[in-house]
Amino acid sequence: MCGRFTLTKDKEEIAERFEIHIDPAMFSKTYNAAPSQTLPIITNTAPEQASFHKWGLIPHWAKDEKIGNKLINARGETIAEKPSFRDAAEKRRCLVITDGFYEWQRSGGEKQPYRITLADESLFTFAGLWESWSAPNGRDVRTFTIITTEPNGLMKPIHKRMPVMLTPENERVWISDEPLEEVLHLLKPYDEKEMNAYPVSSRVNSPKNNDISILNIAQQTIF
DNA sequence: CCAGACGTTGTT
DNA sequence: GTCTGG
DNA sequence: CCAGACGTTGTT
DNA sequence: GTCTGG
Repeated sequence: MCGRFTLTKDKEEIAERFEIHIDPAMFSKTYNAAPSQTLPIITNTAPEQASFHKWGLIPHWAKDEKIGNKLINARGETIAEKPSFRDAAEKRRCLVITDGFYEWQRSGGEKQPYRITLADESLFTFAGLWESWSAPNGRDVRTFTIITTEPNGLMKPIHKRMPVMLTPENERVWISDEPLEEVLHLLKPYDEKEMNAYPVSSRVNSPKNNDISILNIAQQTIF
């Protein structure tokens, strides 16, 4: 799955790479983006700018916003059927801007966090879905979720799932007006030859730790 | 008909 | 909102 | 995802 | 154990 990621590039570089406008008052780089935070995405309805949504999807029909705590990921295999995701999958797709994500490898009681990036550590996007939920107080809460798929060869030793990563050629297709059926084929594991993974400090475990030192290579136990 | 769920991951 | 279970 | 809380009353 | 907050 994907429950934490990074966005460490300057907003100028992000704006240029995705050809979007970024509100400088809203943007800040992060080494530890976590669920519930408001983060930059590119939606199908406003693809020329960064939109800032809360991580954790609240379906439009929800009575209780707490459901968003659970919907931080959506299985790509079932988004067309699940009541929580199918409307968004058809009409409200998005790109989540990132330059790496964390996964925790479990062996016994131990867990070791890894950071996974493109081989050149460049910017890329996760395939996502977004929603706008009307809170009881009348305000709209805009949210998103990250789609997952089975792991590729790089990820398999680390985790059973991985986020769907899009190539630059595919990212605008994902948020096009095509019917869901026409873009579902994009929800597959990324080419592992284009990726890299390395262990990082367990300081990343606490979402309040958000500085470059969490990227330090962890001591690895070699058996 | 109404009430209640609607999700993922990991672990047992 | 829509579906399932009772 | 992980970390941290998980409670009430009364007083300051 | 389960929920909330980041």
